[in-house]
Amino acid sequence: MPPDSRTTSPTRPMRADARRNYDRILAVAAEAIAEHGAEASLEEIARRADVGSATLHRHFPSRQRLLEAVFRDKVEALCATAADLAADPDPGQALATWLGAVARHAVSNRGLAASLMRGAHDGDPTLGATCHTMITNAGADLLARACRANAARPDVSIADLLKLVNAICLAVEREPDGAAQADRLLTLALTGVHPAGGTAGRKM
Amino acid sequence: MPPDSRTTSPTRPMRADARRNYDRILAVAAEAIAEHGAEASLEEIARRADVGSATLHRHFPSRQRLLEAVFRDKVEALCATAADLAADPDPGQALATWLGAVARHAVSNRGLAASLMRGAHDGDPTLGATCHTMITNAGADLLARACRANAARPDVSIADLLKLVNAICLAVEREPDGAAQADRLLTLALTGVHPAGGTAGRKM
DNA sequence: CCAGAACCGGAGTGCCACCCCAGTTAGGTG
DNA sequence: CACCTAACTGGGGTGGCACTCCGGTTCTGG
Repeated sequence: MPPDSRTTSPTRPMRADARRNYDRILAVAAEAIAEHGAEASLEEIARRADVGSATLHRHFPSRQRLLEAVFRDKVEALCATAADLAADPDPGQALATWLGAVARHAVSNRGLAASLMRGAHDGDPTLGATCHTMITNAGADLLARACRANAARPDVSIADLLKLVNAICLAVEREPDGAAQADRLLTLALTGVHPAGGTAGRKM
Repeated sequence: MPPDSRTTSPTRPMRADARRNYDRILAVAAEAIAEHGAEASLEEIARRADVGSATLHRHFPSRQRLLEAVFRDKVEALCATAADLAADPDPGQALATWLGAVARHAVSNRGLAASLMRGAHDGDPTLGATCHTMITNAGADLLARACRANAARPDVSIADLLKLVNAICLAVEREPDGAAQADRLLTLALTGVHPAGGTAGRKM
């Protein structure tokens, strides 16, 4: 979605210079976030993009907006992956594979997990389709299929599953071997701690 | 452990006024952290404790030190719980129960999860027994027992397990129904997504 | 009671997010 | 082409933060 359209469409296209600045900020922001994570300094992004800080704040009124813009294409890629996997003959593995892909994206793109997490319910109704809802919708389908194939418990929600994945990624994001750890923890979470499919409950 | 002793003990006890300030800062910090989480403003804590910011920084050279001091007794309680549970006839459930207790503490004491997480490897060798290592040691025993009883996979480490719990708590900490969510996610992670203990692997 | 060590806190530094407003520029119109 | 206006810009201001320096104050042992 180009940045010049609002949810109510009849808006004039951006002026050429404005769009130039917008694009430059976005490119620089991607670098900075990859380097310093979701808490990268906005001031420095503006500086590196040769732009006043006011300009950055005008184009992206909140940090969350900037993150969403930076990660939009990654999120779209994940949604596309989900669509592909919807045709997989093994719905259970398709779901697991997709969650693994989400995790891999999240650890290799610092800040993505934080962005998806924060976007959950930050109450910005002006933003129609946030990355968070896009991902949720994409995953809901895979989970439903896995459920029907009896490969997932019916009482688990896609929101919970994604929260789990994002939590893991957020936690290991700053560690050197983050990818390996994320993979290990995700596998653990999906298969449980019991050795060979025991079904012991938990008492509190 | 009283704050006037270092790992090498021959240190004079704190002066009375210094200890007074130390205690007041700690009390105020506990409130502030409960209210605003681990990122509470140190400046405001100093202000509320009627103390110059320099005094706060002298007593607690880093945010992590302050967090550790605030949560020390909670962590000791968890370690005691672990010791009790070591006698439980069902090692698998004992482990699960303890992890649940850790989670409950972490969601009801904002900042605890962050503190335990950050303490993992922040390279502060001057601090002998951090909360992180205390918890890890306490849990290692429970996990070893569960392992011996074939109630936990042998390839799972206590570090991973705690990382998982803390990640979950960190993620749901700011949500209104955090406790319920944490419990649900923890159960999910411990038992896996498969309906009745299936053992399907994951392909990436 | 008094010397000196321990301790205190205000003022200073440098970073940050975010806002205001006077000046500049793009781009449609005559 | 020149011009006019709305859109856009960015320097500088505000307020908050973590953290440090240093002259002054307060404990405490002898």
